[in-house]
Amino acid sequence: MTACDDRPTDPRVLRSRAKMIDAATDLLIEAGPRAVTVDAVSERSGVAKSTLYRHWDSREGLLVDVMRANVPDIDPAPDGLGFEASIRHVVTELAAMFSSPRWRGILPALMMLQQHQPELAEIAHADHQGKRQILDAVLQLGVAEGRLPADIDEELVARQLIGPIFFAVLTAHPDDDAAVDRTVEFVLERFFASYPG
Amino acid sequence: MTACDDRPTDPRVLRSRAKMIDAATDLLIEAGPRAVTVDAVSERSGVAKSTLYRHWDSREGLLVDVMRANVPDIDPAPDGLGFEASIRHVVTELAAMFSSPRWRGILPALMMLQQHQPELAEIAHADHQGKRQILDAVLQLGVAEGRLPADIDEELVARQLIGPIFFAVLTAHPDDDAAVDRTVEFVLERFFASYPG
Amino acid sequence: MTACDDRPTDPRVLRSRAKMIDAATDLLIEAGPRAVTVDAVSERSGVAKSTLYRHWDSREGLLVDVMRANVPDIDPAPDGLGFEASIRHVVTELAAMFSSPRWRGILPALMMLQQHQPELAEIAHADHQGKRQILDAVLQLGVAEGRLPADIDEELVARQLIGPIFFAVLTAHPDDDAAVDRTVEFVLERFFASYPG
Amino acid sequence: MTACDDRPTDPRVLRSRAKMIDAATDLLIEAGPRAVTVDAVSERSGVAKSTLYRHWDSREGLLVDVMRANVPDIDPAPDGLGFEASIRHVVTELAAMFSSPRWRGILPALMMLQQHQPELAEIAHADHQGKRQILDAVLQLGVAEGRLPADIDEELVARQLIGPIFFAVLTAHPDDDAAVDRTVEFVLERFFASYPG
DNA sequence: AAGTAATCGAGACGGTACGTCCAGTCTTACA
DNA sequence: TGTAAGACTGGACGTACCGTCTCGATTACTT
Repeated sequence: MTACDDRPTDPRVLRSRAKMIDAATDLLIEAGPRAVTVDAVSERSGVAKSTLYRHWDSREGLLVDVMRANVPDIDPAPDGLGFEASIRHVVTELAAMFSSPRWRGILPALMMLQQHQPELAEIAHADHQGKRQILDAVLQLGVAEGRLPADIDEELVARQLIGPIFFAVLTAHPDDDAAVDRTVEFVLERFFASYPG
Repeated sequence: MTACDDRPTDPRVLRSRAKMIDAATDLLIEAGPRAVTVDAVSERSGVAKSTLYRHWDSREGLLVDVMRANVPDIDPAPDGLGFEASIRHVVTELAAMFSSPRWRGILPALMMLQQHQPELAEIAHADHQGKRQILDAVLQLGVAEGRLPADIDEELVARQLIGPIFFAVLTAHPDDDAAVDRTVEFVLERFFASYPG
Repeated sequence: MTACDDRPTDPRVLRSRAKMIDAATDLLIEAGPRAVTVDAVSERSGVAKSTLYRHWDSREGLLVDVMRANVPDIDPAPDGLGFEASIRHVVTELAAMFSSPRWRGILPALMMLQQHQPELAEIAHADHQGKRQILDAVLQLGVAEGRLPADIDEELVARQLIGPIFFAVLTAHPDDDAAVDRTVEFVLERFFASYPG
Repeated sequence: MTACDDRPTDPRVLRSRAKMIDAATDLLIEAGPRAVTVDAVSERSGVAKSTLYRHWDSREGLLVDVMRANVPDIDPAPDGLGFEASIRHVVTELAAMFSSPRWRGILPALMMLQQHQPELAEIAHADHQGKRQILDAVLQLGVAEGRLPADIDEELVARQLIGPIFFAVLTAHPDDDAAVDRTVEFVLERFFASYPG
C-alpha cells in the first residue's frame, strides 16, 4: 500500500509530451485528423518518433490525449446573479466555447471518432457531464426562484438550450459570424417565453 | 436535340460504380471513414483498384459520392393535415432520419470531414436546404393558420426544432433508445407552449 | 493442294500492321524496348489496342516482328571482283550494317532478349546464317584463288573477321566515330598478314 | 582526423543490401531483366519493398548495382611467364569470364541497357578498361621481348583478340559447348601467325 | 562529483495503403 | 467483318505512413 510512484515525473518526459501534444493539436486544427501523422508530429515537434511511442501506444492514443488536453472550460455563473442573468451567462459561455476556433476544429473530429473509439466517447461524455453540472445548478436556481417547475427534466432542458447552438455552429454558413449570437438570443427568448415567470 | 450527352451510360460503368459505392458505404458504417480504404473497397466490391481510380480521382472523391448517395430523404407533410399535425410529422421524420443506423454512421463523418473538404460542405449544405424547404412550408402553413406570427425567422425556428434532436443523437447514451423520442416530444411541447395559438 | 486462302489480305489489315510496326520501331530505337508499350504503340500509330491484339498475341510477338522487319540486308560481293576486293567489300558492308543507327538501336535488344525468347534467338540465328552465306562464298573464292587453305574453318574465320567489328560497335566510345573504320582496316590487314598469299 | 564518415556502416544496411542484390541477381540470370521486379526482389529476399527504396531510388538503380556487383575479375598473367604463355593466359581468362553462366546471363542485359542508361554505360566502360589494363601489360611484355612491333595499337589488338570470343559467346549455338574454346585456339594461332616472332 | 539509470534522437526495418501505369481481355458502336 | 474507342481485371511501380526495433548520446537522479 506504499505509494509506489511518488517521485515527480522526469522533466524531460513532461517537456517532450507537451511539445508533441502541441504539435498534434496544431496539425489537427489546421488540417483535420488525417493530418495528425506520427511522422508529422515527430518532425513538427522535434521529438523522435520512438519517443512518441514511449508515451503512447498508438497514433490513436495520442489523439485521445490531444482531445483531452483541449476540452475547454466554461465559467460557472457567479453567485448571487439571479436565475435569468445566470442562465444567460451559462448559455453565452457555452456558445462562446462552441464557437472558439480551437474547439470548432476539434469538436467535429471528436463527434466522429467517438463512434468507433470508446475512449473518445468517454471524453466526450465527461465533458458533457461537466457542462451539464454547471447548467443544472442554474436550473435548480430557477426552480428555487419559482421560475421553473420543480419536476423539470434537466436533460431535456439542456438539449433545448444547447442543441440549437450546437447545430448552428456545425451548419451555419461560415461567413455568417453572427449566426450563433442570433441563435443564443432566440433560444433564450423562446425559453423565457415558454416558461413565463 | 435536347441534352447533349443522351447516350445511356455504359452499363458496365453503372454496375462497377454501384458495387463500389455499396462496398464503401458498408465499410464506412461498420468501421468509420478510416476503414474506407481503396484496397478494401476494391477487394470487397470485386472491382479492380484501377477501375476505382477511373471513376474517382482519389479516395476522398469516392467518399464524397458515398456521402451523397446516402443522404436520406424525408416525407413532406401530406396536404390538408393542419399545422400542428404537420409540424409533428416533419419533426418526427427528421428525428427518424437522424436516428437511422445508416445516417448515424455517416452524419458524424460528414460533419467532421466538411471542415476540410468544401465538396462535402456543399453536400451537407444542400441536404440542409432540402430539409429546410419542407420545414419552411409547414411553418408558412402555421402563419397562414394564424398559429405563428407572420414575421417568424424560419432559420432560427428550424434550429430550435432540429437542434435538440440533432444534439441528442450525437450525445445521448447509446443504450438510451428512447432519448430521441423523448426529445421530440419535449421539443414539440415547448414549441407549442412558446407559441400559444 | 487447293489454295485455301488465296484471297488477297484485306488492305486494312496490311495498313494497320505497317503502321504499328513503324510506330513500334521508332519507339524501340528512340527509347529502348521498355518504351515499346502496347498503349504507346496504339496511340502513336493511331491503331486501336484491340486491333494490335488481333495481329499479335502479345507485346512480345509484336517485338519479334519489329526485329524481323528491321534486320538489314547486305550486298553480296559482285561477281568477278577477285578475293581481296570481295572480302573487303563484304566486311565493309557488315561494318556499315552494325554501325547503322537503326540496327545499333535494335541489335543490343535482340542480343539480350534472345536469351529468354527462342523466337528471337531464331531470328538472330537466321540473320547470322544469311550473312555467313555471303561471307562463305567469298571465302570459297579465296580457296579457289589459292589465297586460303582448302581446309579453312569458315565459322572460325567469320568470327575472326566479324567479331572485332561487332565488339567495337558495342564497346567503342560513342564519340569515336572512326573506331569501326579503323577496326575494319586493321582486321583486314591482319587477316591478309596471317594468310599471306 | 582522417576520413569524415569512418563509422562502420550499419550492419543491418549491409545485410539487407546483400540479400536484395543476391535475390535480384538470381532473378536476372534466371529470367532476364524484365523479371527483376521490385515486388519479386522484395518477396524473394524477404526484405520489405520500402527498404529497397531506402537503398535505391528506382528499380533501375538496383539493376545498376546488380550489374556492378557481378562484374567478374580476371587473374592478371603471373610474373615471369613469358609473352606467349602470358597472352594465352589472359585470353583464356577472358574467354572463361565471358562463358561463365553468371556473366553470360548479365552481359547481354548490360550491353542492351547501356544504350539508354549512362550509369550502366559507365560500368561497362570501367569494366572494359580494367580488362584492357591487364591485356595491355602483356602486350607491352611482347614489345619488350621483341615479339611485337613497338608501335602496336593496343586498342585494335585488344579488339582483335577479344572480339571473336565475345562474338562467339553471343552467337554460337547453345549446344556447342566447345565453340568458345575453339575460338580461343584459333584466335591465338592466327595472332601468332600474323606476328611471327 | 562521479556513476548509474532513465530518457532521448536518429533512423533502419517490415508492412499496409495510396495513386499511377501498363498488359491483356472484352464490349459497344461505327464503317 | 474489321476497326476505334475505351472499360475492365490484374499486377508492378514508387511514395507515405505506421509501429517496432536497435544504437549511441544526453540528461537527470543517486551515492
